[in-house]
Amino acid sequence: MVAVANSTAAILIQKLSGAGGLSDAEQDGLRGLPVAVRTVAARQDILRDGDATGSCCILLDGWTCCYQMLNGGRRPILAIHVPGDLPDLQSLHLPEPDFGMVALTPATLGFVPHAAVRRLMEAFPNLAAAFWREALILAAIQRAWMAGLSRRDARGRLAHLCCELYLRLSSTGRTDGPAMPMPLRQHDLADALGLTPVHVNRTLKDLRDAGLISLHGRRLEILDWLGLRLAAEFDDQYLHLNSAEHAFA
Amino acid sequence: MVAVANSTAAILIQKLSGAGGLSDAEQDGLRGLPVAVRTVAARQDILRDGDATGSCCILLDGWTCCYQMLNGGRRPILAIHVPGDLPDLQSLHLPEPDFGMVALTPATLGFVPHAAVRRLMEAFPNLAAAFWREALILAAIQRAWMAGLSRRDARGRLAHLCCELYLRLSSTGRTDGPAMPMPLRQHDLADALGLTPVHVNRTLKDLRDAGLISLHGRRLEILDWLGLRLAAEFDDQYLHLNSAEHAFA
DNA sequence: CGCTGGCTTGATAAAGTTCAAACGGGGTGG
DNA sequence: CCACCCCGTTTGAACTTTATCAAGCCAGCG
Repeated sequence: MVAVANSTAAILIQKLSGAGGLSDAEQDGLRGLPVAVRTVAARQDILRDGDATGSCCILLDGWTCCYQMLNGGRRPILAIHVPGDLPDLQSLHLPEPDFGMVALTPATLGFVPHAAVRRLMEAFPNLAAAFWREALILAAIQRAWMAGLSRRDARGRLAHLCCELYLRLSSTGRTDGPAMPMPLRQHDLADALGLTPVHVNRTLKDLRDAGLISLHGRRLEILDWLGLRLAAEFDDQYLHLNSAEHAFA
Repeated sequence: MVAVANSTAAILIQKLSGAGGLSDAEQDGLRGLPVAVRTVAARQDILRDGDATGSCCILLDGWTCCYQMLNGGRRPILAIHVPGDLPDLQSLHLPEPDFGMVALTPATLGFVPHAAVRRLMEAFPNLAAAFWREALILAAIQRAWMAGLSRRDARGRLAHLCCELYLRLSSTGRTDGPAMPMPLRQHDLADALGLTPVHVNRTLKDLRDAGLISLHGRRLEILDWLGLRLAAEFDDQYLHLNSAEHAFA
């Protein structure tokens, strides 16, 4: 366990800098956090439902997701995380997680002990607010998913997820023009969208045939942003992105 | 706007007392909060999507819910709140709500200015943690709903909601043995469960015929707790209730 | 070159939706 | 006090979306 490495600190500082930015002291506080960096292979569990860890993590590289296991092998995916996300801030105050977390790609995570985070938050109310803000944005994303699961059809859900992931990824500079990596297999998409893999396949074909996206070899390209937004009834406000800078803005 | 009235303080203190309880200073801090109490009629909007309020609220009496409006009159319900809940802590750090909030029954709410809450949280880290905890429990409830919307059928979703609401209400002492008030109309249930009202009706009949519940005149009685839990695959851990005391425990 | 994991397609079934109509009960006005 | 009305509930029948089951395909890799 070493003090946050340069790159890690940079990611954390970028993530937590809101409109006002962070003071030097706050940035130093973040740089001083003890962190254990861990690399996991794709499909490997990071956190299992029920085991308390004593630290919370920041996703430094790769994608992860949270899921819940139900009887019969059903495995709803509750959240997808991209680099910079803080997926389990909740462990700070609810030590027993009600979900599991698994890597969707090879991933690198930084684990910071709860005690250190708590100290930091008490010393810097502004940082505490920034952490809150991150947690609340993830909750807002959850709400958007709920609304989709509840009241959108397969097409709308899939289109919405594409829009969301594109913008979230774009804000970390990991898109490539209108294209982005798409590590989720159709089976994962199905678990995230509340559909069957077969139906995801058909719905993807539907969006492809409509000229909205193309998806080949783990690469998703958005061919018609406006059309996709329309199909998704997508409004990016809930993501609370600092910069609305992306290829279509 | 007056200092928190006795009953309001009591509700807040009860809600925020975790395992360790609260110190006298912390309790006094809560009692000193300025609060504007407001009563709203059933079906009346409390918060409209997009309007910032500058204060966050505690539900003192009655039921409310949060929803999102989509095109075509679709109105997914994202959360149901019962007395004692703090439905919009998120407004502290994300001033523009991404949802609306409406009363399901005549309801009484206390509104506390953000500034006062922030001061309190900075002065008492223990209270800050308690507020966090509440917000995180509501997020856990959201996750449970998501899992249901994603991977449970109508019967499982409805049964799960009954279990959840019964326990949440029970923890506030508002159940009556195996029975509880059930102010949601079938139309509301449909919006909460991602179904049509017609199908909710049929699913209710299904649970009734199975001898699990009875529902008449806004009163829900649980006839077979074990059977209902089984139908719902219900595990109450995610609710993080202090006391597991209820009629069936 | 043959396996394996994931993708694609087809046929059939089930769960849930839609449309439509009737029912019921509590509250109001005549 | 009765009749009516309104809102929510209940039921029926036809229809759509999505699930299920099953087989074939394709590409990367040992």
